[in-house]
Amino acid sequence: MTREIPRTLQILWGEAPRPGGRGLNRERIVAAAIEIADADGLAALSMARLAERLGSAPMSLYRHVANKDELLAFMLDAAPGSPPELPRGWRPGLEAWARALRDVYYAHPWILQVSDGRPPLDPGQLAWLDRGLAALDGTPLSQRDRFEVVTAVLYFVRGEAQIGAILMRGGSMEDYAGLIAHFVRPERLPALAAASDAGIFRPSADAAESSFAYGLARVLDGVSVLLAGD
Amino acid sequence: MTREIPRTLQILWGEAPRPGGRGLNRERIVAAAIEIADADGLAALSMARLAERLGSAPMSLYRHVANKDELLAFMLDAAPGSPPELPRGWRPGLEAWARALRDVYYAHPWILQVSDGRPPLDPGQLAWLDRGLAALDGTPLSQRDRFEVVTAVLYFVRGEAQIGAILMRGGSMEDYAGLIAHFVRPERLPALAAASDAGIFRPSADAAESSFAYGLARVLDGVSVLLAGD
DNA sequence: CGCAAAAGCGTACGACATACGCACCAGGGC
DNA sequence: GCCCTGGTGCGTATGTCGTACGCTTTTGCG
Repeated sequence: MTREIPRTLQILWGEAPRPGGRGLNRERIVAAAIEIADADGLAALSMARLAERLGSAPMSLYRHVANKDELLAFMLDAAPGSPPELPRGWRPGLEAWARALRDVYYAHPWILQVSDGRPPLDPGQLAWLDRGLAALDGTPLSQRDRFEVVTAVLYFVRGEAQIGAILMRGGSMEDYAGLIAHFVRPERLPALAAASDAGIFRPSADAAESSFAYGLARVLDGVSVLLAGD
Repeated sequence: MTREIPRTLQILWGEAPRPGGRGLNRERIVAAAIEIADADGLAALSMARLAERLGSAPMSLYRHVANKDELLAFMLDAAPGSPPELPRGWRPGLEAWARALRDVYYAHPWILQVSDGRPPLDPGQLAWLDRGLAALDGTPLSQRDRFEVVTAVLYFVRGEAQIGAILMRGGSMEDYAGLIAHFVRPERLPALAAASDAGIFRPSADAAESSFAYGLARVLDGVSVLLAGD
């Protein structure tokens, strides 16, 4: 029934004693790794570069981290920080939660590449999940309903953050609009051509923000239908 | 205004002539690469393994593919195939579209790792986007509304498929329920503890399917609010 | 002060993507 | 029949990566 508890998780939940080393330690390593990934992207994070930044030899890192996958798990736990306090009411609460989460993904775009959506087990990510569920306290929804709702919002935020983050990273939307217009012919892709002609892809200053607000409103509307129907 | 058109896209849209080689050609290479990624995961796809499967030398592949990134772009274009015909009516249409798309992700889970949500420009993915938009033909929604709606559904499908695919790949849900129950204490994560106590994470035969249906209904309810309010 | 355990690290290996340049082959013009 | 040209296949070699292994240095404790 209770099987082997993975070492990585025991460390994260404080069940394994912290190795009390000087100089190098897990926190410093993870913090430096996050800095590299934030600044130059996940691909730029190699054990060699990380060691260089820490002023140590590459192999020294392995005293504190079993392998690179474990390092990534630690980063995933640490990067999001603590979830914010939410305003009262399920809708303002979920909306604030969604926005805060989006900000996390904007600040650390690599999170979306590392966690392939694998259900999280570390305290850092579960704290956010807990906060999302808490936004629905006081509603008549069942536990299962609440979970599905939070999940749906989470997926939306992740999807939106993924393209938002890419657009912010220099991939200009202007190129995109132009390329779509160049390739899409009404006889092959009529609906898309109509969208393109209507200027959907034309860049605008607040495109990311208004898309986010709009889509989130749609999802939350769906939740309100659920609440009204009860 | 119109800047350089990337070589990869020119090939995909048929603007560059197909190199008429014998033996090796792009189609065979891409098909074999997809087979490897489907069977053994993206990590198992190396140029060396791919060449081995094709009975050629690794470097021969580079006559048909500029580099591995371009190979991945080709795979992303080819893997989804043609989108299905959709039933009439925006809601049945979007629902069928969402399910077909989920099936694509289940069949080729690596798609979600390769495309970081970067807006697609290849004909294969744009055909799916077009079909999703077409499901909303005949509704009073503006082009922008339609696009946002399809995007929201797309994000949900991607999120759901991501964890669904992982659960199918042997990561048993039983472990997850047990580990959550082991680590989550009500005083630290009360909402999550309540969810866990209610058995949310207990594995069930149709968990993936019912989550999908439920969440999708929520998102589509949001769309119906939009249509009703007009 | 002595010693065991822990921390740091140098070397080495196997996988990987891919630059470069040579060998082979087909087809077309003479 | 012969050569020449452009494309195709490939062998070699380079640099990067993660990390296994075992040695050396440091540290905390009795």
